[in-house]
Amino acid sequence: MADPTGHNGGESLLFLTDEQLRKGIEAMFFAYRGFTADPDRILSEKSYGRAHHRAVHFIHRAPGTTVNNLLAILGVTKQSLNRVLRSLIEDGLVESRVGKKDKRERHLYLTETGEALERELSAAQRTRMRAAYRAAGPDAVQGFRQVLEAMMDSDMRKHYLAMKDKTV
Amino acid sequence: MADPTGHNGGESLLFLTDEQLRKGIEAMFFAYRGFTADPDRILSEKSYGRAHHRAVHFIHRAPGTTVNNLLAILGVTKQSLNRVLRSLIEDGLVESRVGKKDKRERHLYLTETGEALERELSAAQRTRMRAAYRAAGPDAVQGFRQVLEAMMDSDMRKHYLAMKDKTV
DNA sequence: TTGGAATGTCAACAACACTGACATAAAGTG
DNA sequence: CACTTTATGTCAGTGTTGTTGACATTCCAA
Repeated sequence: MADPTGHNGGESLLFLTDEQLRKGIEAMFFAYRGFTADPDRILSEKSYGRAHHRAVHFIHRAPGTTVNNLLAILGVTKQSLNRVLRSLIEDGLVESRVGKKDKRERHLYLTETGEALERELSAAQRTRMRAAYRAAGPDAVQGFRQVLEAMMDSDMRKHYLAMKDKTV
Repeated sequence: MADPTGHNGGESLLFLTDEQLRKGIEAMFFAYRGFTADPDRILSEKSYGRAHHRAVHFIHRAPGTTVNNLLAILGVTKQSLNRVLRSLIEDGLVESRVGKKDKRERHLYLTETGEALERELSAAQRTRMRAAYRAAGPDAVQGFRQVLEAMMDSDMRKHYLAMKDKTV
């Protein structure tokens, strides 16, 4: 029994055994592997990695974002991000424009080539996500998103919500 | 519109826009960061990494598992796993016993020290998972698990289901 | 006895993260 | 204007985790 005291934290409907929680942990582990498998295959052919994918994804989502903003979203050091951005810029997938108001800032945009890669990666990942959603059913989708959102650190949740459902 | 053909794959209740799917992708990204944050902090103090955590976790879940079985679950090369196991064995967290039937096989067990680390890591992760479950509510939990399970590669799903809810 | 499976080890390498230090340019502040 | 801070970039070094390839040992099984 997970909670020998018999208390359940005030949520009277939830009895969470350690075993159930561990299964959730393992589900996250195995699912994340599947989640990254398709993009990883595409990226390895182009000698890119997950770090490139993340940069391309968020530049696509927030065109014109600054380096600092991207740094906050990705949660890595500037040296780490810079290595990735340099190769993407050299290869003509990302364009870096000096800011108009503040000339210290660099605003990042995907080129047409960059957008093409983003579509390819995103299409693979969306296909899997769509299949998972359909297999699980409509009610499951909302629960999935709710639990994931609650699992985030609050800083990350801000970034997540900030770009939430722009087109809806 | 996500699907200009108007088809929806036979699940008449699901209209999945690209935007909704992308939000799901981002939710996975941000949530996984939160999911690993607590163990990562504990591990870095002990100069271990996620690879050690994974090994410890699955040895705890399946005591006596062979190296080959662990290899299949973790999906890494034996050289990579061996490096991790060697340090865990040297540090007295894992015990490797020669198989009785097949003496080529090594059966892996956590020592009391190993179990203690597992409890510490697992407790941190379960606390976050429990909080997320409670914040999202009981209905959400089932949906969460269903979507994650559907997102796995079939090989991984086998491993996942094989150790499913042993105590339930 | 020979073949193959399971395991372990060595070497080399790459991706991706980190720290620390330093440089440059531009903006803000006194 | 002098000074500080901010944003960015770069160089060097290090660590973890993953990869390939090669090779040795042990041992089951045909």
